[in-house]
Amino acid sequence: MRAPYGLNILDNCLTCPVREEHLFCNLSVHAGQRLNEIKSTAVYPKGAMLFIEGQQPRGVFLLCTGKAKLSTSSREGKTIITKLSEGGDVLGLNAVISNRPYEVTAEMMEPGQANFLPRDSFLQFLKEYGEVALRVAEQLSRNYYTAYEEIRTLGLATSPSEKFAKLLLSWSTKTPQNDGSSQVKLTLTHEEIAEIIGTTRETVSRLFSEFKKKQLLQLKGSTLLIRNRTALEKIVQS
Amino acid sequence: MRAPYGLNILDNCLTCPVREEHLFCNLSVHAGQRLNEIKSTAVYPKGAMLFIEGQQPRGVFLLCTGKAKLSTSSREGKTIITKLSEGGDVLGLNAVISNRPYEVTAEMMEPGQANFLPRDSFLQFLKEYGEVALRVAEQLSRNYYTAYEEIRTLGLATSPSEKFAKLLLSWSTKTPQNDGSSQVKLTLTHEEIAEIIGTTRETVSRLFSEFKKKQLLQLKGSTLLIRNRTALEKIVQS
DNA sequence: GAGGGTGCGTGATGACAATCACACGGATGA
DNA sequence: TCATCCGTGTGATTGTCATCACGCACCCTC
Repeated sequence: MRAPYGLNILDNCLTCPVREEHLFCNLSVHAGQRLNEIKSTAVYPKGAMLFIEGQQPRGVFLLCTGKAKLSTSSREGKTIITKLSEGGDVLGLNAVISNRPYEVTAEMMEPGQANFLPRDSFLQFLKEYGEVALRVAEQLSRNYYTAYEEIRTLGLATSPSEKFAKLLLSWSTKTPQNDGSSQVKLTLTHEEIAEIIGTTRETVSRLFSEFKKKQLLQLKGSTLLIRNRTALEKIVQS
Repeated sequence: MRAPYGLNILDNCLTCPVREEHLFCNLSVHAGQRLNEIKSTAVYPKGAMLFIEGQQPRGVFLLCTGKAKLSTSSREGKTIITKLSEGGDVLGLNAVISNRPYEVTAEMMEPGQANFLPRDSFLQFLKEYGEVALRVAEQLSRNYYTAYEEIRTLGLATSPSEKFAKLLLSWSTKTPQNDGSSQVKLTLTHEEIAEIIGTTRETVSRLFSEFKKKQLLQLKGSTLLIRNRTALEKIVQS
C-alpha cells in the first residue's frame, strides 16, 4: 500500500521537489506517518552550517529549498568542494548509518529549509521498516557513485582545463537547449570553482578567458552560456 | 537468533578471514542457510578479472583468499587503482544494489577463491531479510568512506611525496612494531604504486630513492622497512 | 648462453600551473 | 563621497613533475 499524495512527509515541506529516486517518496502510509513524527523542520540563513566535518553524527538532513555545498579541508587550509546539493538531497546519511563523524561540512549557499531526522529515531525507524533500509542502501550506493565520479575526475583528468571542461559539461547537461548550447545561472565565485576542480582561483580566471577566446562559452552578467558541447567533450577525453 | 559457528556461509570457504564488521557474519540461521543456497564458489588464477568496469552487474563477489586490485581507467589509458582487496572483502556490491554498471575492474593479483552471489537471488534475499539490508547499508557506507578518503588524498594532497608518504603510513599502521617501525612485504611494482597515488613510475622510483636517503624507509629484497612514522606524518601534513 | 621480456634507476628537457604581486571595478556602508 | 572589501583579470617568475631516453639487472625459456 502506498501513501496517496498528501500524506507524504515531503508535503509538509511545500516546495520540496519530488524526485523519482527520492529516498522518502512513495513510502507506505505507516512509514510516512512515522517519519513525520520523527522529523523537525527549520529554516537556515546563507552561510549556516548544517554540520561540520569531524562532528559526531547528530542526524540526517533532508534539504527542501536552498542550496548547500559539501566540502572537506586539509589541516593546511586547502579546501575541496565535493558536491553541490539542492532541494531533495539527503545530507549526512553516510555518517549516520555508519556512526562515524561527518566526513564533510555542509554549508548553506543560499537561505533554505531542511527537515532534520535525529540519528537514534531514524535508525530505529529503519529497523522497523526494512523496506526503507533497502531504499537507504540504494541512496548510499548513489552517493558512492557520485564520490567515484569525483575520484575519476581528480585522479584521471590531469590538467585543470580538462576538469573545468568536465564541470561545464555537467552543468550543461542539466539545462540542454535545442541547438546544443545551454544556459546556466552562475552562482559560484571563481574561488569556489577552483575548490571544485582542485586548482587555484587564478587558474580558473585564466580558464574562463581561454574558453571565451575559444568560443566555448560566453558570459552575460551572471548568465553562463555554454556554446560548444562537442568541443568541450574533446577537451575532456583529450 | 544467531547462527552458531559452523552454519555460516563463510565456513564453506575455509580460510576466509572472519571480521567483526563482515557483511555476512552473525546472520540468523535462516539467512545463513539461504545465502549458502544462493552462493557458488570458484577459484581464480592470477590476472583473472572478476568483473570489468562498465559491465552490467552480474552479482556480488565475496573474496575468500587471494588479493584483488580495483581500478578504473580513462579512455586514453591512464589507470588508477582505487583499492586493494583482501580476503573477506565484498566486491561489486554498489553496482548490484544500484543496478548500474560496475564502476571498477576487479583483477586478481594472486590466485584465490571467491563466492559468487548472482544479482537477482541476492536482491531477492535482501528483500526477504531486512536485517541484512541494513548490514548492506552499513557496508556501503564503509565503502563510501574509503572512497572519500581517496578523494581527500587525490584532491587535498598536492605533491606525489605527500601521497606516497600517506600510502606508506597506511601500510605501516597495518603492521606496527614496538619500536615505531614496521615491516611490509612489498608485492606491488613501482608502476602499480604510481597508479595508486596518481603519478608516474619514474616519480615513484625517485621517491623510493629520496625516502631511502632520508632514512624514512629501507628495502631488503622485497621486504619494506618503514623506519620513521613520525617523519612521514610530517610530510603528509606539511 | 643467447635472447627477449619486465621491472628498475636516473639523466636531460620542457611545459605548465602555483605562487606572488598588483590593478581595477563594483558593491556596501559610514 | 570616500573608504573598504570582495571578486576578478593578468603579468612575471619559479619549481615541480611528466615525458623521453637510455642502460642495467633479473628471470625466464629455448
